[in-house]
Amino acid sequence: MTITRFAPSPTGYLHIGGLRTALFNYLWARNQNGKFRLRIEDTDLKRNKEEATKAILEAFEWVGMNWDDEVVYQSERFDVYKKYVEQLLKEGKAYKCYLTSDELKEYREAVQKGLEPPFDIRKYRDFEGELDKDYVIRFKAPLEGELVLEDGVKGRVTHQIQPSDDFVIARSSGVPTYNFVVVIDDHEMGMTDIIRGDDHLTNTFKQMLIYNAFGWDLPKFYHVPMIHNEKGQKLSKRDGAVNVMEYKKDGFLPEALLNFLVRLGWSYGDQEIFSMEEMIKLFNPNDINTAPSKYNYEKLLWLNHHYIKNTPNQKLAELLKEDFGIDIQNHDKLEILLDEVKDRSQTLKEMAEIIDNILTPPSEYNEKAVKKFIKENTKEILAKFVEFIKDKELHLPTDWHDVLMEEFIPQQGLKPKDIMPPLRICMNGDTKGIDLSALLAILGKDEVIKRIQKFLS
RNA sequence: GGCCCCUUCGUCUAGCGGUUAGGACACCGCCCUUUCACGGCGGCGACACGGGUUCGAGUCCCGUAGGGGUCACCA
Repeated sequence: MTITRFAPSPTGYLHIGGLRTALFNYLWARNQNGKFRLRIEDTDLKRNKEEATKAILEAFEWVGMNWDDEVVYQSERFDVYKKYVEQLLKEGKAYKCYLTSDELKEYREAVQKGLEPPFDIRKYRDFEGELDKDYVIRFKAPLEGELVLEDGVKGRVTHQIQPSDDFVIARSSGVPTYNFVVVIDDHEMGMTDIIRGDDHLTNTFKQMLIYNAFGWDLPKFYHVPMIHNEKGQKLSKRDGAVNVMEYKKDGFLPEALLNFLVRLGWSYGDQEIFSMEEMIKLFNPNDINTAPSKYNYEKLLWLNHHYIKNTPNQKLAELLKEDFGIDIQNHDKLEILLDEVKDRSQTLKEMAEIIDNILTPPSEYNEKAVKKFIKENTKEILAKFVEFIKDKELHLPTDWHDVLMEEFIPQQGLKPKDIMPPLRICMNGDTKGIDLSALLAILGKDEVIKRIQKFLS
C-alpha cells in the first residue's frame, strides 16, 4: 500500500508552499487508495509551539484535506529515537564527538565562506574512551564512496560522500536531530513515497546513510522544485500573503487555492480547472516538473472568480455571513442579487463590499457623475417617476425594465440616459454597478422611492 | 566558495527528433450591452547562449552564462 505523509515543523502557520507539498502527498495517497499521514516535527523544543500545530491543523481542515490515522508527534517519541541512537553507538556506526560549540562555530563559518575547514570534523571518529565533557553523537558515515538516488522527479542524482556526512544525530541534551528522526519515523510509519521540496535534496543523502546503517529499504523520493517569490527566491514568511489562512480572510475559496497550487509544477495537458476528484484521478508525482515556478497572484484571482461563479448562491450566502458578516440569507431577492454580484467579484471579500454598497443607502454622491448626469430638469423627472410608480406592482427585474423602457421613458418623451444614470446615482451614489433593473428589484419599490426622495431633498 | 538542482511567451505551462512551437492568466482591440462586469472573437508575446550528434533538434550530448538550493547541537 502507498503511504505518504506531510511533516511540518510547528514554528508558525502553514504556508502555501507547504500546502502544495501536502496536497501532492495527499493526492498521490488517494490516487493509490493508500494512506496520507501527518507528523509534527517538534524535536526542537525551544522553537516548538503548540499554537502553531493548531494553526496547521486548522488550515488542513479549511481546505478539506483529511489525513489517516493519528497525528504523530515527534516530541512524544524520544524514547524510540534514543533506542536507535544507542543501537548505532553499540554497533560502532555512531560516535561521541567532543568538539565544543565554539570550535564548531569556527568550522561552520569557514565552510560557508568557502574556505578550507580549519580541522577535520571527524576528529573524534576513532577516539577511544570517554572524556568528562559535553558531547554530541555523530553518525559514522563511510569514508568514501558514492550514493545514488533515483529520484522520481529529478531522475538520477549522485552524491560523493564527504566529511560532513558524519552529521550530528543527537544533541548534547540527548535530543535527536531532524535528519535522524525523520528516517526512524518514516520507516516506522511505513512510508513508501516521500514527496517534499527539493531543498531537502542534500538531506536525503544523509538520510540514505541512516537507512543503509539500519539495513532498511528506501522509500521512493520525489523532490519537487520550490515555489519562488517575485524575486525568484524560495518563498519565505517575509513574502506577504503566504499564510494559508490569510486566503480565507481575503475571500478565497479553498478549491480555488488548491486548484491554483496543483498547477504549480504539475499539469495535465492543457487542463486548467480541476475538481478534487479530477486531481486525485489524474495526479501522478512522476509528472511533476523539474523547474521551480513563480507565484502568480493574478491567476489565483481568476481561478477564485471561476469557483465563485460556480458555487451555489446559498453556499455563498453562508460564507458571506460567516466570514464577512454580510447577512443576506433571508433576503427575498437573494438569487438575483448574488447572480449579479458573482460576475463582478474575484473574491468573497469583494462580493461583501459590493453587496454592502448596494444594500446601504449612499452617504454621498459621486461628484463627477452628478455633474455629468444631473441636469436642471432631472429632479423634476425623478419626482415624476416616483409618482408614476407609486401605485404599481413592481417585483421582478423585468417589471422594472418594462416600466422604464416601455412606459415611462417613451410616454415622457425621454432618452434612457435622462433617467437611468440619475436613478443609479440615487440608489448607490454612482453610475457604475449591477444591472439597473436588477438593482431596483433587489431594493424593492419602497426603498427605491425612499432613496430618490433622499436625493431630491 | 564547495556540492547539488534548474533554464519554452511577463507568469503558469503543453511539447517527449519532423509542430505555422499549443493552451491558460495578465495586457490590448473588437462584438454583445441603457452603466460596470460576465461572455464571445481576435491580437501582442517564448525555446538563455555556443558547440556537437542527426537528413532533421525546444526535444539527445558537452560546454558557457544566468538563476536557485544547501553546506547547524533548525527543520
